[in-house]
Amino acid sequence: GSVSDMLSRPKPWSKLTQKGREPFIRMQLWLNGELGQGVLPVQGQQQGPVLHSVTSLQDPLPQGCVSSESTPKTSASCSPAPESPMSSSESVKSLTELVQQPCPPIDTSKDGKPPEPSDPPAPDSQPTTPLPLSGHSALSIQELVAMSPELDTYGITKRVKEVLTDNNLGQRLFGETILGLTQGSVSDLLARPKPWHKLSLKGREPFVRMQLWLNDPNNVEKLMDMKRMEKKAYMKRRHSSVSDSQPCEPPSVGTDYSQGASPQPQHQLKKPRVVLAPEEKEALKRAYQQKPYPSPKTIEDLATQLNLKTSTVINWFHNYRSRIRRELFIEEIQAGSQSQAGASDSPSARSGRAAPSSEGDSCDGVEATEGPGAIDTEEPGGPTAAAKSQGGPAEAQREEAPRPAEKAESPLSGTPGPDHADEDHADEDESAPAAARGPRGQPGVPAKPRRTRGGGGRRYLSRPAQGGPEAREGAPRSSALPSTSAPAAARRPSSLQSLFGLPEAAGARDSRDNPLRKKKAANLNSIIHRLEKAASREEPIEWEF
DNA sequence: TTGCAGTCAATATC
DNA sequence: GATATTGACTGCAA
Repeated sequence: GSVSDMLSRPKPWSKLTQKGREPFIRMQLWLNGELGQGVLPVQGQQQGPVLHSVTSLQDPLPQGCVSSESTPKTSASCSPAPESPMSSSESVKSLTELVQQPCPPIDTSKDGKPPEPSDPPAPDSQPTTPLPLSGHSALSIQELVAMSPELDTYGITKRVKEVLTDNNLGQRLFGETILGLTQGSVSDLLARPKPWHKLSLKGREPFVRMQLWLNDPNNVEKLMDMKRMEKKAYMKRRHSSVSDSQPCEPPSVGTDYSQGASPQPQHQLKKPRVVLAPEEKEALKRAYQQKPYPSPKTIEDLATQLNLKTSTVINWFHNYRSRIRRELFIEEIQAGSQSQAGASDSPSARSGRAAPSSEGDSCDGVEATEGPGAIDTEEPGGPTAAAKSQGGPAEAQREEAPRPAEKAESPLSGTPGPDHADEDHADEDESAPAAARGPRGQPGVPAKPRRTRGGGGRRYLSRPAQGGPEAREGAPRSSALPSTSAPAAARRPSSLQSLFGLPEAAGARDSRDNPLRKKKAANLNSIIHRLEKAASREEPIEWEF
Protein backbone atom coordinates (compact mmCIF):
# COMPACT_ATOMS: atom_id res chain seq x y z
CA GLY A 1 0.00 0.00 0.00
CA SER A 2 2.69 2.39 0.87
CA VAL A 3 4.55 1.58 -2.24
CA SER A 4 1.58 2.11 -4.40
CA ASP A 5 0.92 5.39 -2.80
CA MET A 6 4.46 6.47 -3.08
CA LEU A 7 4.78 5.48 -6.68
CA SER A 8 1.65 7.15 -7.75
CA ARG A 9 1.84 10.22 -5.62
CA PRO A 10 5.42 10.95 -4.82
CA LYS A 11 5.97 14.02 -2.78
CA PRO A 12 8.51 16.55 -3.84
CA TRP A 13 11.84 16.07 -2.24
CA SER A 14 11.66 19.29 -0.42
CA LYS A 15 8.46 18.30 1.24
CA LEU A 16 9.75 15.07 2.55
CA THR A 17 11.01 14.51 5.98
CA GLN A 18 14.22 12.77 6.53
CA LYS A 19 12.42 9.57 7.03
CA GLY A 20 10.22 10.14 4.09
CA ARG A 21 13.22 10.45 1.87
CA GLU A 22 14.57 7.10 2.71
CA PRO A 23 12.42 5.15 0.32
CA PHE A 24 13.41 7.42 -2.47
CA ILE A 25 17.01 7.05 -1.71
CA ARG A 26 16.53 3.36 -1.69
CA MET A 27 14.81 3.54 -4.99
CA GLN A 28 17.56 5.62 -6.41
CA LEU A 29 20.12 3.22 -5.17
CA TRP A 30 18.17 0.38 -6.54
CA LEU A 31 18.00 2.08 -9.87
CA ASN A 32 21.69 2.59 -9.71
CA GLY A 33 22.19 -1.01 -8.99
CA GLU A 34 23.58 -0.25 -5.64
CA LEU A 35 21.23 -2.33 -3.66
CA GLY A 36 21.65 -5.98 -3.41
CA GLN A 37 19.19 -8.50 -4.64
CA GLY A 38 18.16 -9.49 -1.24
CA VAL A 39 14.98 -8.60 0.41
CA LEU A 40 15.00 -5.19 1.81
CA PRO A 41 14.43 -4.97 5.44
CA VAL A 42 11.26 -3.26 6.18
CA GLN A 43 11.54 0.00 7.91
CA GLY A 44 12.63 -0.32 11.38
CA GLN A 45 14.21 -3.65 11.00
CA GLN A 46 17.73 -3.70 11.95
CA GLN A 47 19.37 -6.11 9.72
CA GLY A 48 19.35 -7.21 6.23
CA PRO A 49 21.33 -7.61 3.16
CA VAL A 50 20.68 -4.15 2.04
CA LEU A 51 22.40 -2.73 4.88
CA HIS A 52 25.67 -3.46 3.47
CA SER A 53 25.06 -1.97 0.16
CA VAL A 54 23.57 1.03 1.70
CA THR A 55 26.24 1.20 4.23
CA SER A 56 28.85 1.31 1.62
CA LEU A 57 27.46 4.57 0.61
CA GLN A 58 28.11 6.09 3.82
CA ASP A 59 31.46 7.17 2.84
CA PRO A 60 31.56 7.60 -0.82
CA LEU A 61 28.65 9.85 -0.83
CA PRO A 62 30.20 12.58 1.11
CA GLN A 63 33.60 11.84 -0.02
CA GLY A 64 32.57 11.72 -3.54
CA CYS A 65 32.20 15.39 -3.28
CA VAL A 66 35.84 15.73 -3.55
CA SER A 67 37.42 12.46 -4.01
CA SER A 68 35.42 11.17 -6.83
CA GLU A 69 36.18 14.31 -8.60
CA SER A 70 39.77 14.35 -8.12
CA THR A 71 40.55 10.80 -8.71
CA PRO A 72 38.12 9.37 -10.99
CA LYS A 73 39.95 7.18 -13.32
CA THR A 74 42.94 6.51 -11.34
CA SER A 75 43.24 3.97 -8.76
CA ALA A 76 43.48 0.44 -9.75
CA SER A 77 41.58 -0.78 -6.85
CA CYS A 78 38.22 -1.95 -7.74
CA SER A 79 35.99 -2.73 -4.91
CA PRO A 80 33.72 -0.12 -3.55
CA ALA A 81 35.53 -0.25 -0.33
CA PRO A 82 33.17 -1.73 2.12
CA GLU A 83 33.28 0.99 4.60
CA SER A 84 32.57 0.71 8.18
CA PRO A 85 29.69 -1.61 8.58
CA MET A 86 26.75 -0.45 10.51
CA SER A 87 23.27 -1.50 11.13
CA SER A 88 20.84 -1.19 8.34
CA SER A 89 18.72 1.46 9.76
CA GLU A 90 21.70 3.32 10.85
CA SER A 91 23.21 3.20 7.50
CA VAL A 92 20.14 4.33 5.77
CA LYS A 93 19.80 7.06 8.19
CA SER A 94 23.28 8.26 7.83
CA LEU A 95 22.93 8.11 4.15
CA THR A 96 19.93 10.29 4.30
CA GLU A 97 21.73 12.73 6.40
CA LEU A 98 24.57 12.78 4.08
CA VAL A 99 22.44 13.50 1.18
CA GLN A 100 20.92 16.27 3.06
CA GLN A 101 24.04 17.82 4.21
CA PRO A 102 26.94 16.98 2.11
CA CYS A 103 29.11 19.58 3.59
CA PRO A 104 30.50 18.14 6.71
CA PRO A 105 31.73 15.12 4.92
CA ILE A 106 33.42 17.26 2.44
CA ASP A 107 35.30 19.00 5.05
CA THR A 108 36.44 15.77 6.42
CA SER A 109 37.75 14.61 3.20
CA LYS A 110 39.29 17.89 2.58
CA ASP A 111 41.44 18.36 5.50
CA GLY A 112 41.58 15.24 7.44
CA LYS A 113 41.39 12.55 4.94
CA PRO A 114 42.49 13.41 1.51
CA PRO A 115 40.19 11.66 -0.82
CA GLU A 116 42.49 8.82 -1.18
CA PRO A 117 43.84 9.18 -4.64
CA SER A 118 43.14 5.60 -4.97
CA ASP A 119 39.67 5.34 -3.78
CA PRO A 120 37.20 3.33 -5.65
CA PRO A 121 37.99 3.96 -9.21
CA ALA A 122 34.68 2.46 -9.73
CA PRO A 123 35.61 0.00 -12.31
CA ASP A 124 31.95 -0.52 -12.55
CA SER A 125 31.60 2.98 -13.70
CA GLN A 126 28.39 4.00 -15.20
CA PRO A 127 27.99 3.70 -18.83
CA THR A 128 26.53 7.10 -18.97
CA THR A 129 29.30 8.99 -17.37
CA PRO A 130 32.76 8.93 -18.64
CA LEU A 131 33.86 9.46 -15.16
CA PRO A 132 34.27 6.32 -13.25
CA LEU A 133 31.85 7.34 -10.69
CA SER A 134 29.98 4.60 -9.15
CA GLY A 135 26.32 4.96 -8.81
CA HIS A 136 26.33 6.67 -5.53
CA SER A 137 29.14 8.93 -6.39
CA ALA A 138 27.28 10.09 -9.37
CA LEU A 139 24.32 10.56 -7.21
CA SER A 140 26.24 12.67 -4.87
CA ILE A 141 27.61 14.91 -7.51
CA GLN A 142 24.15 15.40 -8.81
CA GLU A 143 22.97 16.21 -5.39
CA LEU A 144 25.74 18.63 -5.03
CA VAL A 145 24.97 20.29 -8.25
CA ALA A 146 21.36 20.56 -7.36
CA MET A 147 22.14 22.09 -4.05
CA SER A 148 24.99 24.19 -5.16
CA PRO A 149 24.69 27.87 -4.66
CA GLU A 150 25.20 30.06 -7.59
CA LEU A 151 28.75 29.72 -8.72
CA ASP A 152 30.80 32.24 -10.50
CA THR A 153 31.56 30.23 -13.57
CA TYR A 154 33.78 32.83 -15.02
CA GLY A 155 35.82 33.12 -11.90
CA ILE A 156 36.10 29.40 -11.55
CA THR A 157 37.36 28.87 -15.03
CA LYS A 158 39.75 31.69 -14.62
CA ARG A 159 41.23 30.14 -11.55
CA VAL A 160 41.35 26.74 -13.09
CA LYS A 161 43.17 28.10 -16.05
CA GLU A 162 45.64 29.77 -13.81
CA VAL A 163 46.30 26.69 -11.81
CA LEU A 164 46.69 24.56 -14.87
CA THR A 165 49.00 26.99 -16.51
CA ASP A 166 51.04 27.65 -13.46
CA ASN A 167 51.58 24.00 -12.92
CA ASN A 168 51.95 23.08 -16.49
CA LEU A 169 49.03 20.75 -16.44
CA GLY A 170 47.19 20.01 -19.61
CA GLN A 171 43.56 20.39 -20.37
CA ARG A 172 43.33 16.85 -21.53
CA LEU A 173 44.59 15.44 -18.32
CA PHE A 174 42.46 17.76 -16.29
CA GLY A 175 39.41 17.09 -18.37
CA GLU A 176 39.70 13.40 -18.38
CA THR A 177 40.60 12.98 -14.78
CA ILE A 178 38.68 15.67 -13.08
CA LEU A 179 35.79 16.50 -15.28
CA GLY A 180 35.29 13.46 -17.37
CA LEU A 181 35.35 15.54 -20.49
CA THR A 182 37.51 15.58 -23.54
CA GLN A 183 40.14 18.16 -24.22
CA GLY A 184 38.05 20.04 -26.70
CA SER A 185 35.20 20.36 -24.30
CA VAL A 186 37.48 21.52 -21.56
CA SER A 187 39.03 24.11 -23.75
CA ASP A 188 35.65 25.35 -24.76
CA LEU A 189 34.42 25.38 -21.23
CA LEU A 190 37.40 27.25 -19.91
CA ALA A 191 37.40 29.76 -22.66
CA ARG A 192 33.70 30.39 -22.79
CA PRO A 193 32.01 29.53 -19.57
CA LYS A 194 28.33 30.12 -19.52
CA PRO A 195 26.75 32.00 -16.72
CA TRP A 196 25.39 29.82 -14.01
CA HIS A 197 21.79 30.58 -14.77
CA LYS A 198 22.12 29.58 -18.29
CA LEU A 199 23.36 26.19 -17.37
CA SER A 200 21.29 23.14 -17.04
CA LEU A 201 21.84 20.81 -14.19
CA LYS A 202 24.13 18.81 -16.33
CA GLY A 203 25.95 21.82 -17.56
CA ARG A 204 26.65 22.89 -14.04
CA GLU A 205 28.32 19.69 -13.16
CA PRO A 206 31.72 20.52 -14.59
CA PHE A 207 31.73 23.79 -12.73
CA VAL A 208 30.89 22.15 -9.48
CA ARG A 209 33.61 19.67 -10.13
CA MET A 210 36.03 22.45 -10.88
CA GLN A 211 35.06 24.27 -7.76
CA LEU A 212 35.55 21.19 -5.69
CA TRP A 213 38.81 20.57 -7.35
CA LEU A 214 39.96 24.07 -6.61
CA ASN A 215 39.02 23.52 -3.03
CA ASP A 216 41.04 20.41 -2.79
CA PRO A 217 44.36 21.31 -1.30
CA ASN A 218 46.01 18.43 -3.04
CA ASN A 219 44.52 19.04 -6.38
CA VAL A 220 47.68 19.92 -8.21
CA GLU A 221 49.62 17.22 -6.55
CA LYS A 222 47.18 14.62 -7.58
CA LEU A 223 47.10 15.75 -11.09
CA MET A 224 50.83 15.78 -11.20
CA ASP A 225 50.86 12.25 -9.95
CA MET A 226 48.45 11.38 -12.61
CA LYS A 227 50.63 12.94 -15.17
CA ARG A 228 53.58 11.00 -13.98
CA MET A 229 51.69 7.80 -14.02
CA GLU A 230 50.51 8.48 -17.47
CA LYS A 231 53.95 9.11 -18.66
CA LYS A 232 55.16 6.00 -17.03
CA ALA A 233 52.45 3.98 -18.60
CA TYR A 234 53.21 5.48 -21.92
CA MET A 235 56.85 4.65 -21.68
CA LYS A 236 56.04 1.21 -20.54
CA ARG A 237 53.81 0.67 -23.48
CA ARG A 238 56.35 2.00 -25.82
CA HIS A 239 58.97 -0.32 -24.58
CA SER A 240 56.97 -3.41 -24.28
CA SER A 241 55.57 -2.53 -27.63
CA VAL A 242 54.10 -5.72 -28.94
CA SER A 243 51.91 -8.04 -26.98
CA ASP A 244 51.06 -6.28 -23.85
CA SER A 245 47.32 -6.02 -23.90
CA GLN A 246 46.95 -3.38 -21.35
CA PRO A 247 47.48 -4.82 -17.98
CA CYS A 248 46.20 -3.11 -15.01
CA GLU A 249 48.18 -0.02 -15.67
CA PRO A 250 47.45 2.84 -13.48
CA PRO A 251 43.87 2.98 -14.41
CA SER A 252 44.39 4.13 -17.84
CA VAL A 253 44.30 7.76 -17.34
CA GLY A 254 42.33 8.90 -20.23
CA THR A 255 44.68 8.26 -23.01
CA ASP A 256 44.39 4.61 -22.76
CA TYR A 257 40.83 4.22 -23.42
CA SER A 258 40.98 6.36 -26.41
CA GLN A 259 43.80 4.47 -27.94
CA GLY A 260 42.97 1.23 -26.39
CA ALA A 261 41.82 -1.80 -28.22
CA SER A 262 39.17 -1.67 -30.82
CA PRO A 263 41.29 -0.01 -33.41
CA GLN A 264 40.30 -0.46 -37.00
CA PRO A 265 36.72 -1.51 -37.33
CA GLN A 266 35.36 1.92 -36.97
CA HIS A 267 37.90 3.61 -39.06
CA GLN A 268 36.44 2.52 -42.27
CA LEU A 269 33.01 3.58 -41.32
CA LYS A 270 34.09 6.94 -40.23
CA LYS A 271 32.60 9.78 -42.05
CA PRO A 272 35.07 12.33 -43.15
CA ARG A 273 34.69 15.54 -41.30
CA VAL A 274 33.09 18.28 -43.26
CA VAL A 275 35.15 21.39 -43.40
CA LEU A 276 33.39 24.40 -44.67
CA ALA A 277 35.28 26.68 -46.93
CA PRO A 278 35.63 30.29 -45.90
CA GLU A 279 33.29 31.38 -48.65
CA GLU A 280 30.73 28.93 -47.49
CA LYS A 281 30.98 30.19 -44.00
CA GLU A 282 30.67 33.71 -45.18
CA ALA A 283 27.58 32.86 -47.10
CA LEU A 284 26.10 31.12 -44.12
CA LYS A 285 26.86 34.03 -41.91
CA ARG A 286 25.23 36.36 -44.31
CA ALA A 287 22.23 34.15 -44.35
CA TYR A 288 22.25 34.11 -40.62
CA GLN A 289 22.20 37.84 -40.46
CA GLN A 290 19.12 37.89 -42.50
CA LYS A 291 17.46 34.96 -40.89
CA PRO A 292 18.90 33.53 -37.77
CA TYR A 293 16.17 30.96 -37.92
CA PRO A 294 15.82 30.08 -41.54
CA SER A 295 12.91 28.11 -42.77
CA PRO A 296 13.39 24.62 -44.07
CA LYS A 297 13.05 25.99 -47.49
CA THR A 298 15.74 28.55 -46.94
CA ILE A 299 17.96 25.88 -45.55
CA GLU A 300 17.31 23.76 -48.51
CA ASP A 301 18.16 26.59 -50.83
CA LEU A 302 21.26 27.39 -48.97
CA ALA A 303 22.35 23.83 -49.04
CA THR A 304 21.77 23.64 -52.72
CA GLN A 305 23.53 26.85 -53.46
CA LEU A 306 26.50 25.95 -51.36
CA ASN A 307 26.44 22.39 -52.35
CA LEU A 308 26.18 21.22 -48.80
CA LYS A 309 23.97 18.74 -47.10
CA THR A 310 20.95 20.27 -45.50
CA SER A 311 21.92 18.69 -42.25
CA THR A 312 25.20 20.49 -42.45
CA VAL A 313 23.44 23.76 -42.90
CA ILE A 314 21.09 23.02 -40.07
CA ASN A 315 23.91 22.06 -37.82
CA TRP A 316 25.80 25.11 -38.77
CA PHE A 317 22.93 27.35 -37.78
CA HIS A 318 22.46 25.57 -34.51
CA ASN A 319 26.07 25.74 -33.66
CA TYR A 320 26.47 29.28 -34.77
CA ARG A 321 23.54 30.48 -32.77
CA SER A 322 24.62 28.87 -29.62
CA ARG A 323 28.22 29.83 -30.00
CA ILE A 324 27.45 33.39 -30.74
CA ARG A 325 25.30 33.44 -27.70
CA ARG A 326 28.12 32.19 -25.61
CA GLU A 327 30.54 34.69 -26.97
CA LEU A 328 28.19 37.33 -25.88
CA PHE A 329 28.07 35.97 -22.41
CA ILE A 330 31.76 36.29 -22.21
CA GLU A 331 31.80 39.75 -23.58
CA GLU A 332 29.24 40.83 -21.13
CA ILE A 333 31.00 39.21 -18.30
CA GLN A 334 34.22 40.82 -19.18
CA ALA A 335 32.66 44.15 -19.77
CA GLY A 336 30.80 43.82 -16.55
CA SER A 337 33.74 42.84 -14.46
CA GLN A 338 35.76 45.63 -15.88
CA SER A 339 33.22 48.30 -15.47
CA GLN A 340 32.33 47.50 -11.95
CA ALA A 341 34.51 45.25 -10.08
CA GLY A 342 32.73 45.52 -6.83
CA ALA A 343 29.23 45.27 -8.09
CA SER A 344 26.87 43.14 -6.17
CA ASP A 345 26.29 40.88 -9.07
CA SER A 346 28.43 37.98 -9.72
CA PRO A 347 29.85 37.92 -13.17
CA SER A 348 27.76 35.02 -14.10
CA ALA A 349 24.71 36.66 -12.87
CA ARG A 350 25.49 39.71 -14.79
CA SER A 351 26.09 37.94 -17.94
CA GLY A 352 23.06 35.94 -17.45
CA ARG A 353 21.01 38.98 -17.48
CA ALA A 354 22.76 40.45 -20.35
CA ALA A 355 22.56 37.49 -22.54
CA PRO A 356 19.02 37.86 -23.57
CA SER A 357 19.59 41.33 -24.57
CA SER A 358 22.00 40.19 -27.06
CA GLU A 359 19.62 37.80 -28.51
CA GLY A 360 16.63 39.83 -28.40
CA ASP A 361 17.92 43.27 -28.99
CA SER A 362 16.79 46.19 -27.11
CA CYS A 363 15.56 44.14 -24.34
CA ASP A 364 18.53 44.99 -22.48
CA GLY A 365 17.55 48.44 -21.94
CA VAL A 366 14.72 47.10 -20.01
CA GLU A 367 17.09 45.70 -17.62
CA ALA A 368 15.25 42.63 -18.53
CA THR A 369 14.39 42.79 -15.06
CA GLU A 370 11.28 44.58 -15.06
CA GLY A 371 10.27 41.08 -14.77
CA PRO A 372 7.00 41.74 -13.19
CA GLY A 373 5.74 43.77 -16.00
CA ALA A 374 7.06 41.48 -18.54
CA ILE A 375 5.62 38.48 -17.09
CA ASP A 376 2.26 38.86 -18.56
CA THR A 377 2.44 41.69 -20.88
CA GLU A 378 4.83 39.86 -23.03
CA GLU A 379 2.96 36.75 -23.45
CA PRO A 380 0.12 38.13 -25.38
CA GLY A 381 2.19 40.85 -26.78
CA GLY A 382 3.40 38.49 -29.35
CA PRO A 383 3.24 40.56 -32.44
CA THR A 384 4.89 43.63 -31.22
CA ALA A 385 7.30 41.87 -29.13
CA ALA A 386 8.11 39.63 -31.94
CA ALA A 387 8.63 42.31 -34.42
CA LYS A 388 10.69 44.16 -32.00
CA SER A 389 12.75 41.57 -30.42
CA GLN A 390 13.42 39.62 -33.47
CA GLY A 391 15.30 42.74 -34.11
CA GLY A 392 17.03 41.16 -36.95
CA PRO A 393 19.45 43.92 -37.56
CA ALA A 394 20.09 44.77 -34.05
CA GLU A 395 20.54 41.25 -33.08
CA ALA A 396 22.64 40.38 -35.97
CA GLN A 397 24.83 43.30 -35.45
CA ARG A 398 25.23 42.75 -31.85
CA GLU A 399 25.86 39.16 -32.26
CA GLU A 400 28.29 39.64 -34.95
CA ALA A 401 30.03 42.28 -33.07
CA PRO A 402 32.83 40.08 -32.00
CA ARG A 403 33.35 39.05 -35.53
CA PRO A 404 34.78 41.75 -37.64
CA ALA A 405 34.00 40.00 -40.82
CA GLU A 406 30.35 40.09 -40.14
CA LYS A 407 30.36 43.61 -39.11
CA ALA A 408 31.34 44.59 -42.50
CA GLU A 409 28.28 42.90 -43.71
CA SER A 410 25.90 44.54 -41.47
CA PRO A 411 24.61 46.56 -44.33
CA LEU A 412 23.30 43.38 -45.63
CA SER A 413 21.65 42.59 -42.45
CA GLY A 414 20.15 45.96 -42.46
CA THR A 415 17.64 44.80 -44.94
CA PRO A 416 16.19 41.88 -43.29
CA GLY A 417 13.18 43.84 -42.54
CA PRO A 418 10.69 42.19 -44.74
CA ASP A 419 11.20 38.64 -44.00
CA HIS A 420 13.09 38.40 -40.86
CA ALA A 421 10.17 39.40 -38.84
CA ASP A 422 7.79 36.94 -40.24
CA GLU A 423 10.02 34.14 -41.12
CA ASP A 424 9.22 30.87 -39.58
CA HIS A 425 9.51 30.89 -35.91
CA ALA A 426 12.26 33.30 -36.06
CA ASP A 427 10.02 35.79 -34.56
CA GLU A 428 8.70 33.45 -32.01
CA ASP A 429 11.98 32.32 -30.87
CA GLU A 430 13.50 35.66 -30.75
CA SER A 431 10.55 37.20 -29.19
CA ALA A 432 10.48 34.55 -26.67
CA PRO A 433 13.30 36.01 -24.80
CA ALA A 434 11.31 39.08 -24.41
CA ALA A 435 8.41 37.14 -23.16
CA ALA A 436 10.43 34.88 -21.11
CA ARG A 437 12.16 37.81 -19.80
CA GLY A 438 9.22 38.36 -17.70
CA PRO A 439 9.64 35.56 -15.34
CA ARG A 440 13.22 35.04 -16.03
CA GLY A 441 13.92 38.64 -16.37
CA GLN A 442 14.58 38.59 -12.76
CA PRO A 443 17.74 39.97 -11.60
CA GLY A 444 20.22 37.60 -12.90
CA VAL A 445 17.72 35.44 -14.58
CA PRO A 446 18.27 35.43 -18.24
CA ALA A 447 15.55 34.67 -20.61
CA LYS A 448 15.89 31.71 -22.75
CA PRO A 449 15.49 32.12 -26.41
CA ARG A 450 12.33 30.18 -26.36
CA ARG A 451 9.08 30.18 -24.66
CA THR A 452 10.01 28.06 -21.84
CA ARG A 453 8.01 29.50 -19.18
CA GLY A 454 9.05 27.90 -16.05
CA GLY A 455 11.12 25.46 -17.89
CA GLY A 456 13.65 25.95 -15.25
CA GLY A 457 13.27 22.76 -13.51
CA ARG A 458 12.76 20.74 -16.50
CA ARG A 459 16.02 19.02 -16.37
CA TYR A 460 15.78 18.08 -12.84
CA LEU A 461 14.35 14.83 -13.80
CA SER A 462 15.69 12.69 -11.15
CA ARG A 463 13.98 14.63 -8.52
CA PRO A 464 10.61 16.15 -8.19
CA ALA A 465 10.52 19.82 -8.79
CA GLN A 466 11.46 21.59 -5.71
CA GLY A 467 9.47 24.08 -3.94
CA GLY A 468 6.10 23.65 -5.44
CA PRO A 469 4.69 25.69 -8.20
CA GLU A 470 6.87 28.65 -7.79
CA ALA A 471 9.84 26.66 -8.65
CA ARG A 472 8.27 25.98 -11.93
CA GLU A 473 6.58 29.19 -12.65
CA GLY A 474 8.95 31.77 -11.53
CA ALA A 475 12.43 32.43 -12.42
CA PRO A 476 13.64 28.96 -12.40
CA ARG A 477 17.29 29.00 -11.95
CA SER A 478 18.01 32.15 -10.26
CA SER A 479 19.27 31.79 -6.83
CA ALA A 480 18.75 35.45 -6.60
CA LEU A 481 15.20 34.61 -6.14
CA PRO A 482 14.83 33.25 -2.76
CA SER A 483 11.78 31.24 -3.38
CA THR A 484 12.53 29.75 -6.66
CA SER A 485 15.48 27.81 -7.71
CA ALA A 486 18.35 26.96 -5.54
CA PRO A 487 16.09 26.51 -2.64
CA ALA A 488 18.37 24.07 -1.10
CA ALA A 489 21.18 26.46 -1.30
CA ALA A 490 19.10 29.03 0.33
CA ARG A 491 18.25 26.71 3.06
CA ARG A 492 21.74 25.62 3.76
CA PRO A 493 23.90 28.48 2.86
CA SER A 494 26.51 27.95 5.39
CA SER A 495 27.07 24.33 4.74
CA LEU A 496 27.18 24.83 1.08
CA GLN A 497 29.46 27.67 1.48
CA SER A 498 31.89 25.53 3.23
CA LEU A 499 31.35 22.81 0.79
CA PHE A 500 32.19 24.97 -2.12
CA GLY A 501 34.71 26.92 -0.26
CA LEU A 502 32.94 30.09 -1.00
CA PRO A 503 33.10 32.98 1.29
CA GLU A 504 29.52 33.41 0.44
CA ALA A 505 27.25 32.14 -2.17
CA ALA A 506 27.06 34.54 -4.99
CA GLY A 507 23.39 34.09 -5.24
CA ALA A 508 22.84 34.72 -1.64
CA ARG A 509 24.97 37.72 -1.79
CA ASP A 510 22.98 39.03 -4.64
CA SER A 511 19.69 38.73 -3.04
CA ARG A 512 20.88 39.95 0.24
CA ASP A 513 22.85 42.90 -0.82
CA ASN A 514 20.83 44.34 -3.51
CA PRO A 515 17.65 45.89 -2.30
CA LEU A 516 16.45 46.41 -5.79
CA ARG A 517 16.77 42.77 -6.44
CA LYS A 518 14.99 41.92 -3.33
CA LYS A 519 12.23 44.18 -4.26
CA LYS A 520 11.93 42.76 -7.67
CA ALA A 521 12.08 39.27 -6.44
CA ALA A 522 9.39 39.96 -3.97
CA ASN A 523 7.33 41.59 -6.59
CA LEU A 524 7.68 38.71 -8.92
CA ASN A 525 6.86 36.26 -6.26
CA SER A 526 3.72 38.02 -5.44
CA ILE A 527 2.79 38.09 -9.06
CA ILE A 528 3.42 34.46 -9.42
CA HIS A 529 1.40 33.81 -6.42
CA ARG A 530 -1.47 35.83 -7.70
CA LEU A 531 -1.24 34.24 -11.07
CA GLU A 532 -1.44 30.87 -9.54
CA LYS A 533 -4.30 31.82 -7.44
CA ALA A 534 -6.10 33.30 -10.33
CA ALA A 535 -5.36 30.31 -12.42
CA SER A 536 -6.78 27.98 -9.92
CA ARG A 537 -9.87 30.07 -9.67
CA GLU A 538 -10.03 30.70 -13.33
CA GLU A 539 -10.88 34.23 -12.83
CA PRO A 540 -9.82 36.88 -15.22
CA ILE A 541 -6.53 38.39 -14.50
CA GLU A 542 -6.59 42.03 -14.55
CA TRP A 543 -4.06 43.83 -12.59
CA GLU A 544 -1.23 46.04 -13.23
CA PHE A 545 2.21 45.96 -11.89
C1' DT B 1 9.29 18.65 -35.50
C1' DT B 2 12.22 22.10 -33.91
C1' DG B 3 15.60 24.25 -31.09
C1' DC B 4 18.78 23.92 -27.57
C1' DA B 5 22.40 22.23 -24.25
C1' DG B 6 26.10 19.59 -23.83
C1' DT B 7 29.48 16.96 -25.68
C1' DC B 8 32.66 14.42 -28.78
C1' DA B 9 36.28 14.16 -31.77
C1' DA B 10 38.60 15.60 -36.04
C1' DT B 11 41.17 19.13 -37.48
C1' DA B 12 43.49 23.66 -37.31
C1' DT B 13 46.48 26.60 -35.05
C1' DC B 14 49.83 28.01 -31.81
C1' DG C 1 52.42 18.54 -28.09
C1' DA C 2 48.97 21.51 -26.23
C1' DT C 3 45.19 24.22 -27.14
C1' DA C 4 41.40 26.17 -30.03
C1' DT C 5 37.88 25.55 -33.34
C1' DT C 6 33.99 23.47 -35.21
C1' DG C 7 30.82 19.95 -37.62
C1' DA C 8 28.13 16.44 -35.84
C1' DC C 9 25.55 13.85 -32.58
C1' DT C 10 22.48 12.74 -28.46
C1' DG C 11 18.91 13.65 -25.44
C1' DC C 12 15.46 16.54 -23.93
C1' DA C 13 11.52 19.72 -23.86
C1' DA C 14 7.97 22.32 -25.98
